[in-house]
Amino acid sequence: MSRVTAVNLDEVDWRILAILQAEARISFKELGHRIGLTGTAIAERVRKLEDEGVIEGYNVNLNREKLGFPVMAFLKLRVNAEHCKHLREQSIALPEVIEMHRVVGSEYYILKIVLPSMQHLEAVLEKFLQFGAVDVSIVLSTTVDRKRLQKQSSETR
Amino acid sequence: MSRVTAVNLDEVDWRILAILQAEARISFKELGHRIGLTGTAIAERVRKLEDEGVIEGYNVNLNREKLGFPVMAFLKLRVNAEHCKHLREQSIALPEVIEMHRVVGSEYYILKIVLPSMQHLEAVLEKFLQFGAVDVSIVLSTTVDRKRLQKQSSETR
DNA sequence: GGTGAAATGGGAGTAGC
DNA sequence: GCTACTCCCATTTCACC
Repeated sequence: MSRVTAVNLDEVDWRILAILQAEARISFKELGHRIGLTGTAIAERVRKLEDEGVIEGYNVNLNREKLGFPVMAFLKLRVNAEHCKHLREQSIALPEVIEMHRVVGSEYYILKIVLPSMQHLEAVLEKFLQFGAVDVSIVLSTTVDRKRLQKQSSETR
Repeated sequence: MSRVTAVNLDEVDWRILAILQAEARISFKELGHRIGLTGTAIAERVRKLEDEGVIEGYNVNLNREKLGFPVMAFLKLRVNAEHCKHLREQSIALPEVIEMHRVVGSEYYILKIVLPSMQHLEAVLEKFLQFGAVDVSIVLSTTVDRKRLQKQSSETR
């Protein structure tokens, strides 16, 4: 198990990340203006964050409904050990599966899937039921999503 | 319940979105170069996608471990109706809760949380146990994350 | 570690087609 | 959708603090 040490960030780095989490296409000049530094200084800090691997990339935030995937669901799968490899391959290959996490309990997986309609759910479920038991939770509404990571106090709260 | 109609996108739009999902800070000129259009044409299409609400924003993709949140978990909560409002407020206020979804089953919620350490889990659980039963799934590893949304065939596969 | 200035190359935005 | 144009931004390099 690889141990990843946290990088030391100062207040300015956290402020940069807070803004980038909401407006990743902002110019360094504007970013510097908001924080009170020059664009040059900001550019250097951002490059450092990229080099250290704190920043892994930049994404666009898309509206699922408008792209034709109004249905979202979580699947919890209990999979026999011999099927794990196939489940991985299936999850990577299926465009419907946007997240897959192995969770505690020897052979449990949680998948997040998106679908054009409820009619598609049955077809996707069929693909996973061959591996083991599936517990389905269909999302009705989302209250919190992509909340920004922020500096937390170091105490155990 | 508001009904959101899917927007009609052509092949070029989907190719733009595919690239932006991976490299959101790319210049319009470079984006146009890869697709075979001019930067001006791309900029116009992107602005249209923003105006239509297909593109909701741009994010930076951060490394949780390096920011000091190596632990991730899913909570499934069964909450009494009178506690729903407090659960919402709690989830919005707590920086540890990065997603909250209401799922089928009259009073079920799924939360995704991130934590600096396992020691923090207990404190967070305490806050939710007052509302009802909590089922915890600690993430061991993530196989698929932020998979790109892509055009799917319209047939029920 | 930051500023400020100058120079370069390239991106963004606009107007006309 | 393209081209041509202008303006602004990013990047590098310098001296400086």
